[in-house]
Formats: sequence, structure tokens, C-alpha cells
Amino acid sequence: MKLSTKGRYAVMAMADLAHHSNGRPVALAEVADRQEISLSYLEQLFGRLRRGGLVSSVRGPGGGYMLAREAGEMRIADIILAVDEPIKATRCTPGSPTGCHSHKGRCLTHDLWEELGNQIYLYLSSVTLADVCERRVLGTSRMFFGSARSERPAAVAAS
Amino acid sequence: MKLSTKGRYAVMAMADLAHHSNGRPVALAEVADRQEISLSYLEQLFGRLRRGGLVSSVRGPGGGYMLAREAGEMRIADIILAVDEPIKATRCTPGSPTGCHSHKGRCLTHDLWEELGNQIYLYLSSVTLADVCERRVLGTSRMFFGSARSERPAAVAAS
DNA sequence: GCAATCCCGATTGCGCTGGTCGGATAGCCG
DNA sequence: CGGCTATCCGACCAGCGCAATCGGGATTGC
Repeated sequence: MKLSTKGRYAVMAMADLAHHSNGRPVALAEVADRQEISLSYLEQLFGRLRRGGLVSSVRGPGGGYMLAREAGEMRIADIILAVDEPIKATRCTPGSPTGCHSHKGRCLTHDLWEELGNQIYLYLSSVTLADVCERRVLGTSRMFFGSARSERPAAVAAS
Repeated sequence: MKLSTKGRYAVMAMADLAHHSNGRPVALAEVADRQEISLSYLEQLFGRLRRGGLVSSVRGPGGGYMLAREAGEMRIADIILAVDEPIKATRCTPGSPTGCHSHKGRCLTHDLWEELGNQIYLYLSSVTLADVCERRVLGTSRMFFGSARSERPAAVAAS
């Protein structure tokens, strides 16, 4: 799972779609305008979303894109995976010559990054597009990692 | 919180330090050799780690770096924050002209990324360097996001 | 047929990251 | 002192991936 603005844009656009589509297809130009994303770039993203089966398209005048499923059935993780192709894991490809620097199989930190990837994936899988649209995202955490100190978490960003 | 290979290298190096230091300072050259990271690059990273108070340095022959605290008291999140400066959040700086595209205050997805950041931070705060050294990282998740479907999570990567 | 709209490949500008180089400073050992 | 080892530090660089653009083509409603 890769976290970049590409994925963010895709989620923003999908949220916009879910929000403004009343059964009718929505033209990308509208979305581009509302979300302030360049049209051509959106076209790129929606090409992938369509090929991933997340949206369906209607061509010609009055056409546009529609969600392929209910917003409540659309997980954020799916959207990101559709536009941000998986990319090779950390660098630890077991078997490869440079993978995890030769000796001793996996490096010490391998498990850590793997598990972190799982955490991120699980979280993004637990949130649906409907959740985002209705601002039902906060308050899901806490109390699980009870031991965490009370410091200020910085927001996430990907380069 | 930014996830890049810089942070990964830092954690690898710190783990190496925790593992091979028996009260004595460890020279960077050793770490560079074992972890296959370029020495000059490590110097850069340890400069930040030292300024962040995570390691202490001893100069001169026989010198090197030592952990400033117990490995069990060193949280992974601290290490990453020390080397990967926080960077501006998502792009949504409330009050800024371009922040979260003008109208309506925060954009719909703002809360999502914020909460994702919290999730990542909480996880990385719940793991200490000692955990990593003794491979005590797996099995902490599951059962919380019980609803997640059984798909293959891809490993995390940052550009 | 015309305009709206999706579709698609090729290309580009640019920031960021990982990495290098050269040199300064500090401590140890003859 | 004068060299040796090591940390320290700032400037510099090169490649790459991402965000974004462009030009053109296919479809369909009116």
C-alpha cells in the first residue's frame, strides 16, 4: 500500500461522486471543478478506477461516471489500491540477491514494516466511502493501543 | 508522519545499535557495514538523531554512538519523527488561502487522513526498539477491525 | 454534424530523496 | 607536538517518481 497524493485525489473524487450523484452519471469536469484537480489528471485516475471495476462510465453528452457499487460497500483501501499500483514491498524480496541483505534471512525490521503495512491496510479497509461522506471517521481508535503516551501525532503525508 | 526509506534506515541503524552495544559506543562504520548503508548517509541520519536526543556521541578514537535511553523506552515513532521532519500535513492548513480548497472549512476527506495519521502514529508508538530487536512485533493486530475482508494486504512503501 | 464526454498514450517539469564530497573539529596516543 | 581516528557539518549532485499537460481518437445525444 502506497500513500501518495494520487490516492488522496482518487478518494476525494470518489467522495465527490458519491455525494453529487443522484443516480445520474457525473461529468469529470464537474468533479475537477469542485475538487480543484486538473481534468486531465482526473481522467487518468478514473481510467484506473474503471478498469478496477469501481466505477462505470457513460459516454457521450450527458455522460460521466457513476459508482459501481453502493458507497457503503466501497472501502477506501480498494480505491487506493486501484490507482496506486502495489509497488514492490519494502525492498525485502526473499530470494533476490539484494533482498534483505544476504545473511540471516529477513532483517530485524522486516516484520515491523510488514505489520505496519497490515495496520494501514486494515484501517483503510474498515472505512467506507459512505463513512467519509457522512464524516463518520473519527473516534474509531484509542483504547486499543492503551499504552501510547499522550503526545501530538503528526498528520500523515506521503511524498 | 512521513514514511520513507530514510525513516526505515534510521530504525535499522538504531536496532543495530541496540543489538551490538554492550555499554560501549559503536562506530558508525560498523553499523554501515552490517546494515549495508553508506557511511556518509548514516552520518546525516545520526546527526538528526543526536540533535533529537535519541543517541549520545563520543568523539575520538574508540568513540561512536550509544542509545540515550533503554531500548525498551525508545519508541519507533520517536525515531522516525527525529529523522523525517514532520512536513506539512495533507495540504489542509486551516486558514491558509489554498488550504482545503476555500469553502466549507475542511474537505470531506480531511478527517480520514488525519485519523489515518493517528493510526500509524499510535501503532509506531506502541512498538519499542526492544520489541524490534527481539522480533516481538507480530500478532498485535487482528480482532480489532473484525470486519475486514480476507484480502491480501500489500506491504507499505513510501516513495 | 456538432458538441459533449469519455478514452488513451506520450511527454514533461520538478521536487524530493538518497547519496557523495570535502573539510572541520575533537580526543587519544605516541 | 603531530598524526590517527572518529564524529561533525554543510554544500552539492543525480535519478526517479509523481503530478500534470497535451493531442488526438472514439462514442453518443441532440
